[in-house]
Amino acid sequence: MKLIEARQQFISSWGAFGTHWGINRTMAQIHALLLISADPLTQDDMMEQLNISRGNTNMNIRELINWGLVERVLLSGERKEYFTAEKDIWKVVKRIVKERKKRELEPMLQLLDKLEEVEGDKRDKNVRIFVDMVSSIKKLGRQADKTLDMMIKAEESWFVGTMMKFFK
Amino acid sequence: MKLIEARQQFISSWGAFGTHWGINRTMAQIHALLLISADPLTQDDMMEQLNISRGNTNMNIRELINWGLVERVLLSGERKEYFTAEKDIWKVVKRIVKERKKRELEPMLQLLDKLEEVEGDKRDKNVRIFVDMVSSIKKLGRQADKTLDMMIKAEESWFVGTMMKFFK
DNA sequence: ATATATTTTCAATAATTTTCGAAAATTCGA
DNA sequence: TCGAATTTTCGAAAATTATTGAAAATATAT
Repeated sequence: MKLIEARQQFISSWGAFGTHWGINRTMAQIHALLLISADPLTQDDMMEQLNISRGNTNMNIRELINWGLVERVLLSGERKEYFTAEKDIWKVVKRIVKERKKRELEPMLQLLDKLEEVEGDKRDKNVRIFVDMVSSIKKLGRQADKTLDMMIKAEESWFVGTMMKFFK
Repeated sequence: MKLIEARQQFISSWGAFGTHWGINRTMAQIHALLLISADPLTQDDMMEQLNISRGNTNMNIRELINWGLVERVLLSGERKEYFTAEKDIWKVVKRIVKERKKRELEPMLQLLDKLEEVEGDKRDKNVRIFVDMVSSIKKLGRQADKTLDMMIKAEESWFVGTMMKFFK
């Protein structure tokens, strides 16, 4: 397979992959393109290589910056803005985990705290099953929260090395 | 907070939560409803409680069955079909992880295997960065795959207990 | 076998999300 | 300060995804 073709495939599957994870296709594709570009790119580079409009490009670059996955680069003597992606994939994963934890897991845990305090007679089967379900989800959620915190702090070598030994 | 209201909130946030994870709202809501229902429900029960159409209900129940999260229950003397959800939340998580691993992670790893074999001169910066990126994603992906396999096999007590000690 | 209850399908419609592209705003050099 | 280059915004259009509801299929009782 030629490089050109391989790059295309990488970009398009990264895009498809993203859509399974609540990330829109363009955002994932821009990210993919930057991941495999040796040098920083401009908006126009991306528009051209991905065949997308200026507005779309701009919006999704900014979103990637919000996620901490892409950053602006100033090239001396250039007027245009350049962008580059974090290439260390372990750092990328940690950033994504951190953001999603903050955006999704933490609010969910807060809600569960509230819901656990539902008023009602514990002899009512419906009350009991509700409280049990809420508290067991909460318990697992808190566990996941802690585990992810550790992962975020860990080094890749630690994860790959120690974790592997640990898991037989 | 009253039970009625708490249940409503649980269902609606579970639905919203699902949409961040590539699961459609109705499917997540049906699942939520079944999780907090003491007894099995019929399609009509769900239609009524969630205000959704028959077709939509039917379709999403079947999808939940495909995922292994819901099953049909035969109640003797009843003509209608009843449905119930797995209530052990650890089992639920494991099922979801297993399915998503199969549907998403494994195909991605297969693709990366192919892309790694791209032809081209290693002295070309673009070839080098592409191959490096693909192989480092692959490495991490394989690690995740193994880690998730272990998790799928593990007991909850093991996860919560040992894992916690391990993570300091 | 027929009537009735129940489930499933699927084409049409609705809702939502994504994308475009032109206009407005901003930046920067001269 | 002016004007060209560049970035950002945002309403409209397109694409995608979810939902409905009625008809068809299936199952069950009599």
